[in-house]
Order: sequence, then structure tokens, then C-alpha cells
Amino acid sequence: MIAVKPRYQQLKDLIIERISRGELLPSDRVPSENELVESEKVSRMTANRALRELNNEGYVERVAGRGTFVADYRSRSHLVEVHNIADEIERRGHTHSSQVVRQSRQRARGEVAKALHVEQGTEVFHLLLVHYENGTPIQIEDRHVLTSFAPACLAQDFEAVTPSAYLTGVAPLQEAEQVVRASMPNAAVRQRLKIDASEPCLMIIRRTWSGGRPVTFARLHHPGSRYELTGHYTPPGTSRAASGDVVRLEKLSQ
Amino acid sequence: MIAVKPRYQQLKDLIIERISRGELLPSDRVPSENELVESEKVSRMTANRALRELNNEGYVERVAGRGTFVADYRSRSHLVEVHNIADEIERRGHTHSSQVVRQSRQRARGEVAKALHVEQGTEVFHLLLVHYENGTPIQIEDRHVLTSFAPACLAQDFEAVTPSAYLTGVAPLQEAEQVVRASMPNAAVRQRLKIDASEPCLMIIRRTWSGGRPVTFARLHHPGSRYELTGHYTPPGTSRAASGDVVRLEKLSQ
DNA sequence: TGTACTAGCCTGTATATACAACTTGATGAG
DNA sequence: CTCATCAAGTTGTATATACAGGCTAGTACA
Repeated sequence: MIAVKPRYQQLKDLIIERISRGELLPSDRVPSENELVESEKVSRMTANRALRELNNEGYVERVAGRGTFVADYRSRSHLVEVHNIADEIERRGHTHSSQVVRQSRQRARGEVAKALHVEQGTEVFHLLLVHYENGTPIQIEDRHVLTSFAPACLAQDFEAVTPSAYLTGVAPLQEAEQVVRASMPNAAVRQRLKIDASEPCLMIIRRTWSGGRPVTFARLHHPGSRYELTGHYTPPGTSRAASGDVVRLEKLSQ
Repeated sequence: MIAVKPRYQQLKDLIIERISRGELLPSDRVPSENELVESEKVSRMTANRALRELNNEGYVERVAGRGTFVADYRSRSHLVEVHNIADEIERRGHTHSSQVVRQSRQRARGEVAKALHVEQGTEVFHLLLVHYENGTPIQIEDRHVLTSFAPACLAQDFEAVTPSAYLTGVAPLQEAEQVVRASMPNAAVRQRLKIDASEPCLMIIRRTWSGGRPVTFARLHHPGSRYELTGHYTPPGTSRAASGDVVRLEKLSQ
């Protein structure tokens, strides 16, 4: 990349950088167009383009007359919508509860180490939870988290705040990758989900990145009879408001 | 909506309108900025903004020095990437083949009629295919298509061109909705997929819209042991090139 | 004290202008 | 005939300027 980036892109990168290093937090005020004109020596139109595109891309919210503000991670990334099962359940008007089965330090082995890009034997946090919808088990969350990403992980009460809600608050999750498959669960999973031996599971294996490296790796088991994923796709640009749910994955009511 | 739309938005709407009514087809040339300056009496910067945003949104492709062209439906919507299993398979360097089990007219009943928003008993096309990857069955495609959407459906050779490729060529598919679930298949499905009674299926139920109404409804069955869905999510605006695969669902090699 | 108003900041839009870089086709030299 | 060059059209970027309209805080007035 010898080519010099255009000025408006440099401005965007500058602001994204400040956001992702935590220097600018959600709802913080971003420099106004005129402030950027001053500090970065650009014309107002260039500053306008940078902020406008950051707005379209969901990084910031702009209010005429007030200013530009860092968008909440929640509204920014569809990732979050995908993540928090408690929100999903409550959006359906049901009650969510969860039970922490394990919350410990563990040495990453095999698949986990590979997924998180760490050496075999590196210490990571291990969380094992069962999520319930109206008292019925709906998800087993088997999650590994990089210790450096969320050092306070062991002190959290994950029955009060789900891991994904907590992790989302620690830093913006910038990229995610997931695999969905149908499989027959083993006896331990069956027992925790209260399903019989003939029922398949919908499994989601998800890795999430922050700051350019994978920070959590989760295996989610759902009873096939009680959980499905829905996705809705609309073409880009139908409207700004709708762009937030280019991808929405959630359980259906039926 | 009493408020008058901004000029650049009017230009965008104008061009989107021409595209969606088929007046402008993929790879057709879109009026250049200077032509819009002339015909629409706007400044070049306004025309530039309209075309630039249409480019970001995937409606058109712009090439400096050549012009602006209507984007291919394929590259425009991730929907298509989701759709064509033949492309998926070939991208992995494997060979795709398929067998048409049924290709007929049928009266829509129950779920099908409901999904396609038609009266019970309305005639629709019914397609039943088995797709193979290197000779191994990988998907059963059970699809219903609105007769008005693709009148020539019965004359097609779907072993040569997959239904999704064909339907994509008929008109842009503008919206899609899908449900993914894990379920145990019945004997007929098991037999066609050559799996035993203990293996679950990954089922995808997908509806696709064009011109504001659902036009096809598909139920796709995949053997759980041989097929998984992967999705990759990146934050918007990381780069234009990457925005095409905000969502990419494809089978993993492993 | 309370209310109305206004000045000043902010975003949103629109225009005119300029220059760079790319592409294509035409033109002209060899 | 072939190749180099050039002109014209295109996008991409950047600036300066202007005006409309939203929001807020502080000021003036009753």
C-alpha cells in the first residue's frame, strides 16, 4: 500500500482508531466538523464526508444542532444482536434465566487454543452456562475468553449479566465468524438441555474478534425442537434505519 | 412524508427505480455525473454523491475513466451468494451435479400458500432436486415458485442451471428471509440424502422477495454430517471490497 | 423569578471550481 | 501497418462558500 489514503479516509481511520482503543466511549462527543477543520487542516466538506460515512457505517450518531457522538456498540454491530440470548428472549416477552455451571481458569488445548490463536496450554477463562427461557433450557453456552481481553471475568456474576452482554461492554467486538450445524448431542448435553436421545441439536460455534485478534470462542448448543435461527436480508441502502438489521439472527416465536 | 427529499436522494431513487423496473440491466451504463448535471440540473458534487452512495450500497459499479454501470445482481446482493449451491461447491474445487426429481405445476396448499402470500389452491411451480458434491448428496431442494414470476420455469433444464441461478437471472431478488433448524428427517429425505436414521438434518427454509412480494419458497435439507453454514460478519465500512461479504454463508471444507 | 428570545454552535445540503488519475478512441509519425 | 501520443470523457478527491434548520445556553426583558 504505497498509495496515500484519501484525506477523508484518514479522518475516518483516526476516529475509528480512537473508538477502538477506548479513548472515545459510546455516547462520547466526537470532534465536530469545524473542530476537524481546525485540528486536521481539512475543508469542512471533507470532515463532513468522513463523519457522514462513519454515521452510515454505524460508528457514530449525528444530531443536527448537537453534534456527533460515538454510537453504542449495541446499535452499531449486528454482532451484538446475534449474541445476547437474554435480549432475544426478553424481546419475545419471555423471561430469561441462567445457571452458571463452571466459571474457571483453564489451559487452552486443541481446538480452543487454535481458535483463539494462542499457544497450547495458555491460560484462558472457561465459562459454562445453561440459559433458560421461561424455565426451559434453551442454550448451553460453552465459552472460552482470552484472559487479557477481560481480566475481571472470574469476578462477574454471569447469572445477572450474560457473558455476551458483559464482553460487549468491555470493548467493541469488531468481527465474528460462526458455523452452524446440526448434530446429535452427547449425554451430558442432553441431560442439561433436558432432551431425549432422538433429538438433534442446533450448534453454533462462534469466534469473535476485537482489536484484530480473536478474543472469545463459544460453542452454543440448542435443542433442535425449541430453537431456530432466523435471518433476514435486505438490500443495502433501503434506508439508514434498516441497515442495522442487515443480519438479524434470533429465535422465532414458533 | 411532507418533507421534500434532498436532491441527491431524488437522484438515487431515480436510478434505483430505473434499475428495478428493468429499464437498466446489469452492466448497462448509468448516466455519468456530467450527464446528470445536464439532465437533472444539479451540480456535479450532488450527482457524485448520489452515484457514490449507490456504489457503496452495491447498486452500481464505478470505474474511473470508464463510467458507472449497473452492478450484476450476483455481486449486488449477498442473497445470491447464499443461494447458489453449485457455485459454493465449485468454489471449493469440487464438482456439482444435480438430479431433478420433480418439476411440475402444483396447487399451493397450507404452508406454501401462506409463505407465498397466495390463495389456497393457486397454481405454482414445484421443483424437487437433489444436489450432489462429488457424487455425494448434499442438499435436497424443495422449492415453490410463483408462476407469474418465472412463467418459463417448466421449460428449464435445472440439471444444467440451478434454480437459484435461473431465478436470479429472471429478476433481482431483493429480500430474503430464512430459518435454520436442526431436525430429524423422514424416511424419504433420508433415502435421498443417503443417511441413516440417527443422523440429523440441517434445514433451511427460505423465502425470497422480488418487487415487494415473496416469489419463491424453498425448503433445503442437508445431511448434518456433511454440511454446515458459516457466516462471517465484519463491521460496516472496513472497506468497500469487503462489504460484499458482510454475510457469507457457505459450506466449510471441513 | 420566570419567560421569551437570540447568538452561536452544530449538522445537512447544495453549488462552483479545481486538479489528479484512469480509459478509450482518434490521430499522427515512423 | 504499428506504435506512440494526445484529447476527451470519466471518476476520485479536495476546497471554499453559502444557506437552511436544529439545538442549547445565556441574556434581556417583563
